[in-house]
Amino acid sequence: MATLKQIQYFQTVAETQSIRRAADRLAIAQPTLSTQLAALEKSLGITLFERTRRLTQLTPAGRQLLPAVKQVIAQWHEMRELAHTLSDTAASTHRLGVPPTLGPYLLPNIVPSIHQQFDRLKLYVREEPPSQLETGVVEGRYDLALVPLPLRSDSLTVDVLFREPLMLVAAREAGLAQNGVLREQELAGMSILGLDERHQLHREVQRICERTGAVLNRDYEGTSLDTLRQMVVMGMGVAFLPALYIRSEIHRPEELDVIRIEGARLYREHALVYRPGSPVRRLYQDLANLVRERMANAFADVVTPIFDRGG
Amino acid sequence: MATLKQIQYFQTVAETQSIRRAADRLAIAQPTLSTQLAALEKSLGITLFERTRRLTQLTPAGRQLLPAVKQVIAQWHEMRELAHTLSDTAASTHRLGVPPTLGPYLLPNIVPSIHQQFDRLKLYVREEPPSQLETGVVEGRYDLALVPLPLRSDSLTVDVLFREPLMLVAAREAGLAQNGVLREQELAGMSILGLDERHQLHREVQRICERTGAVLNRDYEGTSLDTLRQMVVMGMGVAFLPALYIRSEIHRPEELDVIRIEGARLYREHALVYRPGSPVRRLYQDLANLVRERMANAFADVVTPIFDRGG
DNA sequence: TTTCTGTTATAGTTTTTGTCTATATAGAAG
DNA sequence: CTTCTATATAGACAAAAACTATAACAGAAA
Repeated sequence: MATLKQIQYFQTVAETQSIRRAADRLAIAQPTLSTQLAALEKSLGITLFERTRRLTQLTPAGRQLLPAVKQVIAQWHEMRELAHTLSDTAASTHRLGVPPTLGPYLLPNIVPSIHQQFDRLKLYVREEPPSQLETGVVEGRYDLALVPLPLRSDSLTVDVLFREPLMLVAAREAGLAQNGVLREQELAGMSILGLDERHQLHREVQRICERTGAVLNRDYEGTSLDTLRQMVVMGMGVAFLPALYIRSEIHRPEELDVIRIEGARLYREHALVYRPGSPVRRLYQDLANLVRERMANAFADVVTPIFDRGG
Repeated sequence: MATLKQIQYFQTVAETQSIRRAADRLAIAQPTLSTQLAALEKSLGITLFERTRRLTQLTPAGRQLLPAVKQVIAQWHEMRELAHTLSDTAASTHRLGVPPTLGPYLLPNIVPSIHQQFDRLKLYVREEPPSQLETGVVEGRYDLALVPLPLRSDSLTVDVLFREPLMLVAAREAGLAQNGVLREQELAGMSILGLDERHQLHREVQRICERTGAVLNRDYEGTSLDTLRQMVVMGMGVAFLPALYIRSEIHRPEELDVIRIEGARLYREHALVYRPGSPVRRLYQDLANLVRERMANAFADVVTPIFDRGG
């Protein structure tokens, strides 16, 4: 079987037109080169060189094979160069999964920071429901994912990132907003609009309703945060929406009231997860820290970064 | 240094997502594959796989390196295929040199036969003066050449091909042609037009003139057989032209007389030459025979093939 | 001619490395 | 907790790629 070394030898002999000079340039002994050349010729079934005392030159067949040989070597060098580039772990493309209720409202705020700190790192981002993200990471379809806590699987490494409040959103006409705050008890009996049950947010809101006595309206369920907002605007009820969504998408306060619920633990928690065996987990930890810091610096009024737990 | 074997191993593991299965498919032991993979990773400075008990999958860096690796392997296969094709010696392109006073008038008659017998052989043909053809073959710029005898160098193998008469050509008005034949003595004093001295034919005609007492007109020399013919047509004198040229190019007998000289050895001899060390000399001998046979079969009235001498 | 020089080929040896078997180790599943 | 399965490690062995020394040979020089 022809080896890369052998075809490099071939190329050098073709260039120098001499086995002796080629051996010098390759820093090997001349007999070694003669032997390897003979082995290559045998394995290819071709006489590549016409050896005379004066010079060693290509046969017609060898001459025509040379470009193909150069191609192989060129591709090989290209591969090595790429490998060298990739040897910086932060120079690869990593597959990141995000939930649809978080990704579009968080990523625009942190991706620039990521590219600033890891200038050669690339992210391939896909949206999916959190449960599929989890299995996606376990099965290797993703390298890492943003998911809400708690996780189903316990085979993943979890870096908790931050706590994101859920705010009550009501149409302005409803007149619910007394200086933007309601007490928990006032939620009792209220009809709450939620997302359909494939979303993690459905369960989170359900839990809140159970605790506060509010009633989750299951007749009409939104398929996205945007439709949910539209339903609120149209007076179909009130809804709990994540703080990052509100910050990102609700720019017309004249239509909607955003109300904080006093005393209640109304929030969800997001984490970055990845396989414990990932050879680049250090990089992912760095990414997690970067997200926390970015949240602490620019979004302290919206979310609460969590530095202690997780890992 | 990454070897071809190693990158093939890499590809197989990436495909099977398992070192064990890849080892089976490659028909090697699993530890062998583990160590070779580790060696490859070390030499590239990249962790290519994330090894877990369940499955062995690519890291982000490995995933991005894979296409480059496939390229290398693909190019390598292509090279081997080409080598296989070329292993038939008659499947290569051979560089053939021809003199301008022979090539255009001989090759059209033999190239079809060559392609018939050696259907995958290709000829790259260039025209040059015979002396340059000779050194061209010695120095390796040509693989083989058609040259007139005698040769200057004695370091080449010579396969004599055939003898080509030189015929006297005169304008019709000159009225020289008594039934198309002249005796040698009648040449004495005649003014002969020739090619310039860079052509071998110049010397050949010069020799003939010395022997017969004809006078070589050096005031006007042709630069090609065609100009020489035109000079004859225009009544500037008579000229010796090779039989194959006449057969090929002179189609208007009303303008020119073609005259055979009785008793004189007026001919030139052509040979096929190549380096004695050429690994494909057998093929060249076959080609020489093919030319002789073709001449014997279809041009016996024009030239005399020579089977005995040479080699 | 003979000798000298420079080039490639061959022989024999050593070193390297690829491969094997046997076994350790560690998750995942029962 | 044990068993199963996958990969890693250790040590032995074999293949092959390297070296040194030398032969063979052509061309140039004496």
